[in-house]
Amino acid sequence: MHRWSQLFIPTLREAPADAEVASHKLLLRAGYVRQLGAGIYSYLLLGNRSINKIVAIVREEMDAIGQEFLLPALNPREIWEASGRWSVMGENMFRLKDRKGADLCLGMTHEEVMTDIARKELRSYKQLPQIWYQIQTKFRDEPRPKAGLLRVRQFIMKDSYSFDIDAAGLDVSYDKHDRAYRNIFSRCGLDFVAVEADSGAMGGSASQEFMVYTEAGEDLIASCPNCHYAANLEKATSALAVVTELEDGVVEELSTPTQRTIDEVGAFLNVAPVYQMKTMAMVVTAPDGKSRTIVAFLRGDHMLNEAKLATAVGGGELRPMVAEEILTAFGAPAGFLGPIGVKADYVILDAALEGRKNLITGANKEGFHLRNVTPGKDFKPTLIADVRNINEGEPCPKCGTSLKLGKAVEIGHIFKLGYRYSESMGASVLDREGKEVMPIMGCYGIGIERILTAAIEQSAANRGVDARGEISYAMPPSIAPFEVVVTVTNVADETLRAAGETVAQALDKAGFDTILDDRDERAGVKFKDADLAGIPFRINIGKKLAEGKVEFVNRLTNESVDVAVEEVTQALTRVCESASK
RNA sequence: CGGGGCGUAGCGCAGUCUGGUAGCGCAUCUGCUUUGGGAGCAGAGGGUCGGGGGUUCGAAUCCCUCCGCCCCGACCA
Repeated sequence: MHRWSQLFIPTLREAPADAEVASHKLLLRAGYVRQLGAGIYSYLLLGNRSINKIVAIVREEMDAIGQEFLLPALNPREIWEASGRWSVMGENMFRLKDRKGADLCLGMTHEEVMTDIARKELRSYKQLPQIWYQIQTKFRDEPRPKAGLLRVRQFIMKDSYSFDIDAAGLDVSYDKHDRAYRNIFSRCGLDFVAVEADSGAMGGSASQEFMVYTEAGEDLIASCPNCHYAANLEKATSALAVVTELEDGVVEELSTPTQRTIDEVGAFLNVAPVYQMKTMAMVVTAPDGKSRTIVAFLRGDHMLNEAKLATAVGGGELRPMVAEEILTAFGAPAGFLGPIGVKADYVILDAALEGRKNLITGANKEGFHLRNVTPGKDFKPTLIADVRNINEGEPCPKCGTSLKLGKAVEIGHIFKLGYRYSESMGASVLDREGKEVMPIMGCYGIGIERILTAAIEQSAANRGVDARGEISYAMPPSIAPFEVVVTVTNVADETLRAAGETVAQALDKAGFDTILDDRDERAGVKFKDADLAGIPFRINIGKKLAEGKVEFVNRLTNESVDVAVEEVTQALTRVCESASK
């Protein structure tokens, strides 16, 4: 049992002006953390307690499938050269030299160190599979740390690595992580979705991100509330309703002297955006350094997704065409661009326009648009690809339910790596036939602090703001710094103080992580501080003690009931049991 | 790295335009009164005005320069 009067819990009446997102403000105001520099934080008592609880849950679930190691954060250059990532990581890697001038770096992830152990130690297929994990500090020199603990330069990560003899084995290791992660996040009280992720530059075969919807998040995801479909916006698709086409006719020019945008043209010609085709003119600079022009055609009410477009043309950096480039490609200025007669390296038709006909689009002639343009007949795209953003409410591609679209924060990622590191770093074992084969790897990460921030953001978002515009939250009991606070409303009253002591001792004995607020403060101050700390349950020892009762406040539900002093422990046990169901 | 903003007491801010030797609220400390949602009264302490340089009789204020922090973008196994 802890006594508030003896702890250092520096709460702030006002949030520092630097803090913008809810979790950042609350973490500072509640005295969970203090900032040392951009993206560098100290965890004080409350923050550390929550983090330790999250770590304990992670450790328990991970121990069920793997073995815990602890690797060095300080890495020599050589292993990073071996994997080829000394240069790939660029400025995101913190680098330093030792007294002899040798290059070192601070680990931002640990494929290299783990693979180094594997290559030195693993000799036989009989030693596989292995799942090795650690809970350790990572360092990343982020271009822009932000949003409190959400994007920082030093953070704690649970990272694990699997080594299997073949792809089927990797599937098993991957699925074990999938299940362990779901257990971990559920136990931490998070509402999460698992989304298919882009395997990206790592070149792996499968990858899944675990996301929590929050406005503070940096990713946009779409998910189905009904089935399990969920995807990053860069991959998300939807089942669009079939459009009843406009009447057939021949391609003809329409005078649209000053109408440039979809809305202007639509209003002028009295056609909805779904019958229009918009033109996006881009230039891609491919990884080989060559620039190529792209024109992409999308339905009038659709938005281009640059990541999808970049993928469609084989990767590279995209930028919009400038005015001169547009004139060269189309012979007309922006606002009147269309597909007929266009000159570009790529002419891309968005998949949503495949099979459509009789569309309104630009004439490539200033002051004119065309009608009755049919893709495939009137112009031939070089490529048909899904290059658009889906919109909130569009039907799920799997089951047709309206999709939920929103910002989210990534709390975990599981990834089938393949042979990238085994190969580059030279890890191999002998198989059943005595032949040398490379183990196939997977890597799996969880951001510990992000679980904390996501839990706060989630609770704050659910609660909204009160009449005075104040944000509030309550921590899930499993990861709260304390599960229950016993608030003695007036310590000057010896009866109340003694009762608080008794109740707190009883709760502590029953196994609840208990704090007794025995400070000589007014009741209001203690209530505010307990709320700020996010403690989910509070027992108020006050005037009703005369009738043998205390007040039991459940901040998760905002309910408050009077219970007999001797029944407090049972009441809390009951609430916790029903909450965990 | 591009754009924007900020830096004055622990926190929130005013003062900067128009130069004259630093102020308000909260917090802190002492005393008394209070004790169920950030109490009241009385008193007290606390400042390299981000650093350096310059202009000036005089700089928080004007000029130069560096640093730090926040936001948007770019970037992000």
